[in-house]
Amino acid sequence: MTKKNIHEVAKLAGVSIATVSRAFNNSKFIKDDTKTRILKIAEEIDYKPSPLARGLSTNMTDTIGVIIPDISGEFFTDIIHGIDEEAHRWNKFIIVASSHGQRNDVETLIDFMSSGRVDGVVMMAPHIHKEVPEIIAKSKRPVVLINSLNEIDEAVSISIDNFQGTTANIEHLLEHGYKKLGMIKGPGDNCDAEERYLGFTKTLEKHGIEINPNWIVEGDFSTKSGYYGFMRLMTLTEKPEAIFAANDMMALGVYEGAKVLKLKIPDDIAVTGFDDIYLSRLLSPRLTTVHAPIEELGSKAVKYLLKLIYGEVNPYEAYHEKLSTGLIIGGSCGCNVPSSSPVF
Amino acid sequence: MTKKNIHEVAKLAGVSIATVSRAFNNSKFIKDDTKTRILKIAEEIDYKPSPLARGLSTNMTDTIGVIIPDISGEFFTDIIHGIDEEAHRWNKFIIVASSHGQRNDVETLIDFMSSGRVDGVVMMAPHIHKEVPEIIAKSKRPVVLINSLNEIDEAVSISIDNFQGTTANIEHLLEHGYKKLGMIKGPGDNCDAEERYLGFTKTLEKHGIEINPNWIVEGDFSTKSGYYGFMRLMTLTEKPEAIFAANDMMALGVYEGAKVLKLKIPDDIAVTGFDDIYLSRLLSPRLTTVHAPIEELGSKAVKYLLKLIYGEVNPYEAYHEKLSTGLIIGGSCGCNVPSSSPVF
DNA sequence: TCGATTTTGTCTCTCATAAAACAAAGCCTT
DNA sequence: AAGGCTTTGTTTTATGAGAGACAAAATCGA
Repeated sequence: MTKKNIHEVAKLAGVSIATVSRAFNNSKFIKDDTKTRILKIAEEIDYKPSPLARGLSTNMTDTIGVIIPDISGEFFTDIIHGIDEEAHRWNKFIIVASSHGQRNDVETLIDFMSSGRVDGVVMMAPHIHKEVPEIIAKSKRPVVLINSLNEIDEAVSISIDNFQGTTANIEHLLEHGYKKLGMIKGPGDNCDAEERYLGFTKTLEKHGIEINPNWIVEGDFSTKSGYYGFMRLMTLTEKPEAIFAANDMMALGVYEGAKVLKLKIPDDIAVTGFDDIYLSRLLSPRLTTVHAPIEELGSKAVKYLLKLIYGEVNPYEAYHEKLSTGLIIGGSCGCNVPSSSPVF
Repeated sequence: MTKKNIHEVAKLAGVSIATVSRAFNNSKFIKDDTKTRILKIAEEIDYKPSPLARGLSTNMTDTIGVIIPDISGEFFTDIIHGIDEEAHRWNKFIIVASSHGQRNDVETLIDFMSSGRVDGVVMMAPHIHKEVPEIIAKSKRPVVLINSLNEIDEAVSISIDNFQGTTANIEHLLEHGYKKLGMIKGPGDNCDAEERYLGFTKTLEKHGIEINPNWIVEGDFSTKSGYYGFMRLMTLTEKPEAIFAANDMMALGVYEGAKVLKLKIPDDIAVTGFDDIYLSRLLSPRLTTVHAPIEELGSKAVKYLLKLIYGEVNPYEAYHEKLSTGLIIGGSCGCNVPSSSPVF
């Protein structure tokens, strides 16, 4: 079989390679007839322009880079899912790089940028790097950040409205009449963790509730750290009545801890979380948490990235979008909700 | 800033582009001195050979394609995770395409194959397609299948040993003395489902236990279908004593159903699953299930794919590997296991 | 049928690199 | 200093396509 390149198609169609190229590139200088004829012949011999060659020539690859701290866990999975769906809608491929601990997000970003492998990057770098804005500024490719950095920057970012979600969460606890609120924070260098913590303190301040520093412990968003954080809180002589875990995984750790200590949720201790992962629905009582539109986060990021790529928006203009959240009422806060309906 | 290409480096190093190329391509015809000098200069101006151009020239892209039916759900996530880890170990990128229902796996495969975007493909296509072997045979790129097809084929595949796992699972139920076993199958056109069903029937036959067709219902691996499958079984006048759900998600559906019907697991009805997803650990009692080494599946697939890519193994030789599984004993089968230890 | 307008072909350049053939140094050994 | 080996340069070809300039047809309207 002869190799399938543009010349082959040209020969078969009895036209020049220029015409074939025109057929494949939405040129106005070609008759509809010939265009469809050429495309049909290309289809027959199963010819498609080589993405590599095309990329070299046009500087476009139809590929979006995705940089994410980890690839496992429901949160990250959902993001990738959202990105993938949206990318597919626009016939883009996605190339995924998880930094996974050892690797450095920033390095991966630079790699992607300089490689010419991608037209743009969606990056989730919740760790606070100061180098990121520089790299983005220097790069010729657009970058959309997800749940990263705080407002003060020149980049493009789309995030969950952590502050609003936390406020709703805490105010709900206050409505229950709890006055002694504890929190299991996320890791200190994490943006989401930071904002959720801020939401917690500001809301309490707003309602004139005193914040007891002993009731605030730091976890790392893992179930394990939630468990140990809870255990630490429970050794205090004066214990909080309700605990806000900065994410659902840590709230799960609280459940595990309560099971071990034979404490009943919410009677002995109330708990709320953040994220609304699938798991939270299975806990008994169902976890009261904040629904974060995670897939939407991914899809919005891709949408805006494509606008940047196609020059529909000014790349030098900062853009920030915060996706609003909603409170999901379970039984863990003290509300009385029927728990026997099946979960799908 | 001048553009960073091979010429630029050559000029700065005072050598020809041929020498620069030699420096970057492990040529023997270059002095170590000059090589390191060139690489250092390249590093300084932050030059890296363009993957696109290199790909055009060498027909290698350092990228592995991953085709997977869906990108969400713990099972798929773990596979991607395993693939990603291994790929990163070898400095390969991965480009992910989920067929996600609408899309046709096979089409995506063809696309990848002909695009020159990838050096090879890891594909999970649990739906039984007869076209797949043809496409693989025609293609110039190697393909490793994951959990796909049955043994009778010429492809390369790596799979979970569904049969062995199921056998262990069912025999454990038999040891408990259950004689009336029911099963919630997976979808009919799915390889894993098929093999697990076969494991169920063969094991019962081997032990001379009669199979009651009424106790076998079909689900689609979703929690919901497990729920409804369970409900159907529970409407029978003669009910099974134990139910083997073909995956953990459907077993979860059984738990939900039992909750609604106020049946106690395992006293009123025993349940086992397959996969050992994280969730199964949180159920109470913990689900008895079969641990499938899912991440290993991904990493083994990549390892073998790389061997194929680098010609270390004969691409025309069929290769099949089955990864063995292990039974995880929870309380759902009737075993008495302490449940109060926390889960991480 | 003329002129205008489409539509196509030709040709060259460009993208960034690899690889091979061959020539020309440079260096070492004897 | 000659022969041989190592290293480097030069040049060409190839990869597969896009894009622009320009010329040559083909088609259309009047």
